[in-house]
Amino acid sequence: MAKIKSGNNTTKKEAVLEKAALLFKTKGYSAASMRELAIALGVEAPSLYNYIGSKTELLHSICFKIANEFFVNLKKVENSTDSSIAKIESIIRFHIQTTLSRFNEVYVANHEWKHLKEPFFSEFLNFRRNYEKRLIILIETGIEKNEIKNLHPYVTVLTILSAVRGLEFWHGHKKNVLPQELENDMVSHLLNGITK
Amino acid sequence: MAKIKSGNNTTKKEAVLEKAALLFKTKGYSAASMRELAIALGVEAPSLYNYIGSKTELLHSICFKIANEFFVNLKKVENSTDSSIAKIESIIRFHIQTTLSRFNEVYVANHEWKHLKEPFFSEFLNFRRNYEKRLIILIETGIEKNEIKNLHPYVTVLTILSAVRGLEFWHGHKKNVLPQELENDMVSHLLNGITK
DNA sequence: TTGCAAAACTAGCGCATATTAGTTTTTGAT
DNA sequence: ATCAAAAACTAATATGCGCTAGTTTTGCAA
Repeated sequence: MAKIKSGNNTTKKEAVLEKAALLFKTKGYSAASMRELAIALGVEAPSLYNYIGSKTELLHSICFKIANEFFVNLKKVENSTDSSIAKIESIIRFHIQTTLSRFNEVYVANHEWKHLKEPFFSEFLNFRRNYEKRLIILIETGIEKNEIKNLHPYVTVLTILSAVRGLEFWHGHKKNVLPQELENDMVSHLLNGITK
Repeated sequence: MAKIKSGNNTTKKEAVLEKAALLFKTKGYSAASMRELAIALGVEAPSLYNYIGSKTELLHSICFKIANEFFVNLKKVENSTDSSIAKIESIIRFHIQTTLSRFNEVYVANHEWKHLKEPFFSEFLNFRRNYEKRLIILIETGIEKNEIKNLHPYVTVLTILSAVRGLEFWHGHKKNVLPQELENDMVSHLLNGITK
C-alpha cells in the first residue's frame, strides 16, 4: 500500500503526529483509534508502530512540545524590561498567535492532556500550575506598580487564559474577521478591562 | 448489594445522572465506563439499566438540561428593558453562578457534547450557534446605542463566553477567593473592557 | 405472613481496541 | 542486478467495552 506521505522537510513520525493531533482534537483521545489514524495516513494500523512507540506517546509528544513553547516564551517575557501591561499584552498575543497557527496541537494540549499516564499527567499539571502562578506574579507586580487595577490576580489570570483558550472554537468564522483584527480586538478587550 | 442511594428529594435516575456527570467530567465521556459508574454507585453495571436506557442517554440528559437552562435565562434577559450593558452583565453573572453551582454538569455540557449521536449532535450544535448569535445581536445593539465599544461583536462574544467557560478550571482555589469576589472581579474585567 | 414489583445479581454475547509477532514488499544505494 | 534496510502487510492475542437475558434478592403493601 502507499507509503506515508510526509512534507519535504518533515519526518514520517512528524506526519503521524500531525494527523494524530487533528484526530485527537476531532474525536477526543479516547474515542480516536489507531485504525482510524492509520486510515487517515493511508496505511494499516500496525504499520504505525514502525515510527511510534504507542498511542500514549503521541499524546505525550504533542502536549509537551506545546507546553515547552509556551514556557520558553514566558521566560523571554519575564526577562524583558517592558512594563507589566506590555508583558501581559505580549503573552496574550503569543497565545492568540500560537493558537491560531497551531490549532490542532494547542487544542490537544489544552483538552486531552488529562489522558496522559503518570508520571506525565502530574508533570503536565505542575507545568500548568507553574505557568499560571508566574502569570499571577506578573499581575501582582503590575498592581504594586499601579499599572493594573486591583482585581484579584488569580481571577484576572483565569479570565485572560480562558479567553484565549476559547479561540479553539474560532474555526469557521475566518471569513468574517481577519486574524489581525481578532487579535487586536481581543487584546483590547482584555487589557482595557484591567489597565488603570 | 446495597441499593443506589439517592437524596431525599431525588429519584434514583437523578442519582445516576449526578455521578455520571462527575465521571464524564473527570475521565471524559469515551474513557468513562458503565462499570466504573456502577462501582461509584455501589452496584453492578447491568443494574444501571433498570433506571436508564443507555450510556448515550446519560450524556443527552445532562447536555440538554443545561442547555435549556441557559436558553430560558437568555430569553428572560432579551425581554427585559435593561440597557445593553446591563443585559450582558446579567448574562455573564448567570454563567458564572451556574458554572460554580453546577460544576460537573456544565463542564460535561461544554466539553463532552461532541460525543452526542445524531441527530442530537446537530441539535446541540445549532443550540450553541443560536445562543451565540443572539448574544452577538445584543452586543451589536449596544454598539449602535453607543453603550459599547466598537470592537468586532463576534470577538467580544467569544471573549466573554470563553472567559466564563474557563471557570471550570476554578476548583481548588476556593479557599483564597470568595465566589462573590470572583464573580464581581470577572464581571468588572469583562465589562470594563467593552464599556464606552 | 404473603405476594408482587422493584432492583439487584451472574453469565455471557458480540464487538472494538491497542499492540505484538512474523512475513513480505518496496526502496534506494552500490 | 543485488541486497540490505525500511516500511508495509496479515494474523492473532488479550483485554475491555456496552448491553441483554435470565434469575435471585429485597422491601413494602395487603
